[in-house]
Amino acid sequence: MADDQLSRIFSALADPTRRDMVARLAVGDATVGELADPYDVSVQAVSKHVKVLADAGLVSQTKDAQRRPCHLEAEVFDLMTKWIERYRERAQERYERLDAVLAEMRGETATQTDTDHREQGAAS
Amino acid sequence: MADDQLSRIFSALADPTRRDMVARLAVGDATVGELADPYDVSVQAVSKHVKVLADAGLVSQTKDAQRRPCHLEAEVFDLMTKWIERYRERAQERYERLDAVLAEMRGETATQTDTDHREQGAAS
DNA sequence: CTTGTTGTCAACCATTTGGTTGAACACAAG
DNA sequence: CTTGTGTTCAACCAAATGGTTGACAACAAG
Repeated sequence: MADDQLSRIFSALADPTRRDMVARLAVGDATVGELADPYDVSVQAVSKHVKVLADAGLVSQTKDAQRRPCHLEAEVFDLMTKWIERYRERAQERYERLDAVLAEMRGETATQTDTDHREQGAAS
Repeated sequence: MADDQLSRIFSALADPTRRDMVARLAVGDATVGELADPYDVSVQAVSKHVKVLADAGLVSQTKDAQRRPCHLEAEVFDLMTKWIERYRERAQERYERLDAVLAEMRGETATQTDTDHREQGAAS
């Protein structure tokens, strides 16, 4: 379903347990067992969660004997942040310009306002 | 599965089509039909996508005759950004401090380094 | 009132997801 | 070599997801 990395990242963080694990890893690296500790789910389930986070590039695993310490890859967060900022800002500036546009139009072509406005926004 | 808003937001944006629709809405409001236009899926499917975005609080719908113009709610993005920044920063500062910690330890108690470090991080 | 447009609801289907248990693999310790 | 620990793999299951089609509600226009 989610083939691109951005989708994998958002999808990975859509799960509260995985967000929780990210929060834990932000404080310090932890093995799969350590990550599983606070939850009442099986270690296998946690291992799966880690795999999802790793596939998204949010977490990397190293080898330490049998253990697989998990490390949070902070840089990947920037991918998300960039995407979010991009559209948040655009929506915001559009919203701010809406006042001016509406002042000019004064409620004419109510339905069309949206599409008209889209072209206005695209001109920025 | 995703009962809290943060989960709903991430889950909503995990779908490329929905992210696409957000990008479209960032440029300007659009009706469900207008949103459906560029895709080869049914209008019903798009209607469902809009519902998901609306449930996440990312989009609001108003009434205009039969039409349901969709508006992007930019403020909700801040919820995500805050969550992301929180852990990205924490991971980053931890990473930077790692150098100092490792310099002190010089590779002793290799396995324990992670857990030790977690307590270090928690002290901040 | 009838027709066409716009959108949602309902039922259904295939696939994915998050969980389980049991087996197996890798490695440290005895 | 045998045992115990940490992790992953495989098979399975219930629930959610994204899509479909068909029906219907709401409204504009004829």
